Amino acid sequence: MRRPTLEAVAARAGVSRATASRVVNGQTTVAPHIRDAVERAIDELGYVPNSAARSLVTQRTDSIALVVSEPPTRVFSEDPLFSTVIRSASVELEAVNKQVVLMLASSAESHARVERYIAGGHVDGVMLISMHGADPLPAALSRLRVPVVSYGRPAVPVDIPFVDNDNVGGAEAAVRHLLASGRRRIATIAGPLDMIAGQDRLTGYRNVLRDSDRRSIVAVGDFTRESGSIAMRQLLRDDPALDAVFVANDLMAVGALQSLRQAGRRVPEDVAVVGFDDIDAAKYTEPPLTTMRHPVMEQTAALVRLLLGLFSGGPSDPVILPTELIVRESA
Amino acid sequence: MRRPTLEAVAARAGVSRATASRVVNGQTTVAPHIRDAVERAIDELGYVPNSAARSLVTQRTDSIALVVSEPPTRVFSEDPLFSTVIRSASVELEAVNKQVVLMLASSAESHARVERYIAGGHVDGVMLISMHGADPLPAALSRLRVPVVSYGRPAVPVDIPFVDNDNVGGAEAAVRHLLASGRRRIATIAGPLDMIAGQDRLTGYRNVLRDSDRRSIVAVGDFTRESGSIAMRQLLRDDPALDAVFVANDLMAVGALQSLRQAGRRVPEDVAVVGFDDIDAAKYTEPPLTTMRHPVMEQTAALVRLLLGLFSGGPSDPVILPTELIVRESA
DNA sequence: ATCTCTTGAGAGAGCGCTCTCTCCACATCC
DNA sequence: GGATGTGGAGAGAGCGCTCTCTCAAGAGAT
Repeated sequence: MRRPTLEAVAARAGVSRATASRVVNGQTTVAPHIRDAVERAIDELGYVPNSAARSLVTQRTDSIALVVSEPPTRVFSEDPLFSTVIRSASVELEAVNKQVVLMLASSAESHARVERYIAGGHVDGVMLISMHGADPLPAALSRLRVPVVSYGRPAVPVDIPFVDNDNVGGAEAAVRHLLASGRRRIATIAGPLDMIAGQDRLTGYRNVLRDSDRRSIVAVGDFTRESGSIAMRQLLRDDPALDAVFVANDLMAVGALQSLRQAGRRVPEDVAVVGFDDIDAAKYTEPPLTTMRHPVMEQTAALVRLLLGLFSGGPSDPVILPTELIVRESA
Repeated sequence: MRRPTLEAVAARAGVSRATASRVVNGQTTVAPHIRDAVERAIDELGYVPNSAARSLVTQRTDSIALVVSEPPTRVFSEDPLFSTVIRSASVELEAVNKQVVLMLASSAESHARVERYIAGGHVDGVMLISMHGADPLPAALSRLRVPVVSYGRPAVPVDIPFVDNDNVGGAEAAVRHLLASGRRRIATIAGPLDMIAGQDRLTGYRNVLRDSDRRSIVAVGDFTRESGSIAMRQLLRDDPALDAVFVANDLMAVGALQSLRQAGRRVPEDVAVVGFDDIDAAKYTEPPLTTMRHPVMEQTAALVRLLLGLFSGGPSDPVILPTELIVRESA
């Protein structure tokens, strides 16, 4: 009652195993009538190649590890970024017949597990989502002889091709938008500074304020809604006269809006708010959130292309995608 | 420069391949000093077992398919349910050393792909997330000789063990809460009726209204924010005097709140709103959303246990988990 | 001192597939 | 007609591992 093997198919079709294999793998050097016979046998027996046997000899697995290296606090906060990346990566990879092996590497022990797994040659390549500077995984994986690409520029300088959006430029555009609409005291809620996106978006904010001779007013959050809420309260204490705030991601912006509301500030009349990411929820805040959109799905698609390219000796240059200001009501 | 094999380990440790295998697999019938020698060789060579070779002979793969069978519209809407399930399933499965192979089965062709893959014996078991009645996948997978469990009761009657929450009871509790707070005209925004959760939550709503001799006022959404917004507008047209609404999930409730705001209704003074799911965003709506919580992570953990149990001939009885009313400000 | 029993280790047969090598048959050319 | 070339099919050697079977050696029983 076990699954039919290639041997069985060959026997039924009256050919050798090698010929059956040729048909299965679409080689052209098989006479049409023999091909038909084999295909009929395959259908009748419901034959499906055994991938273990196949990859044992080919040394390929046709699967890609999607490694999400983030502490649980962040992964389980409902940041839609992760799910969007995971889903679009899945779609893209399935389109080219690669399996997606999802690995969460949140703790030190799971790091070891991931490393062992990747080193074990279970996958042909790795897509890494790791955003914390302290993360040893990018460096560790780059040492293995498996192609690795990263979603977002790795926080430590390491030789891994990546796809990222223009965080600095996006933040600059956001702050310039606030300036252009006449805001004078522009604060920011920065993301965690051990993350590239946190750093770069703060840099962009500072660049513009410096160029226009304004003082920067900074509070630091950790990209969660809750931290945005807390940071906003702190900013209001630090500078009650602020009239605008650039929040380094939308999730924190949602929290910030809540704190502003609780403090009795009207948005955008008293305080203008610009977020970053353009998550779905940004359309549903009160008021709807002005934000910087970056194309997560295109970014993921580019990442997949980058990885597949590496398999065939393609280029390993980083890809930087532009961001776009989406003006809604909050600024 | 290729990866070391068990043969190499054995040679280095001066033992046979069989003995090295015993050590790798933790068998106890190996003398301590020999075990040490083998382990040293493993360390020195950086040996990692080749899983393809292993599963070729053991007929196990130690990986589990997580099949998400939903149309892209829903999967890519930012419903946090999916990501929470995916993530907690990952965590649970990794804890028992199973790999997670993520498969999105949104189109007919990807259905075929998934079926072929599962039939191909690439995985030891399947966790299925499929909620649409028209979905042929549950039935198809249940016919294969691979253990399958389902997150949520399958919409078509099919012999697959599942874990679900008490949708009917939860909806009843929500509506009873509205009644108890003195609301008279209680409407509902139902989920799609081809989904069990949509059906059951509507049933719960109707049960309570029937028992208290009230008229039901129903609009149907599709569990997205947008549809909640539209459905709410329609309800207000149908019955401008309604004073409460039970929304079948939080995402739609967020949309409904927006429509209520735009229509100038105060929540909860004019209209009370109760949602379902207790997603993270429910805490951040204006006002914060009263909702039915169901423990997604526990549910997922139970699902993993159910599947692992099947491997060892455990019970295949459905597991139904209770829901809990979380009272915030919207009702 | 001989026999049985247990423990520990090795030999070797596969698991199901791919792929090189070999060979055969037939067409083509001088 | 014989030498050469070419397309199509088979034989068979592994890929790296597990696991049964076998056997050696020492412990214990008679």
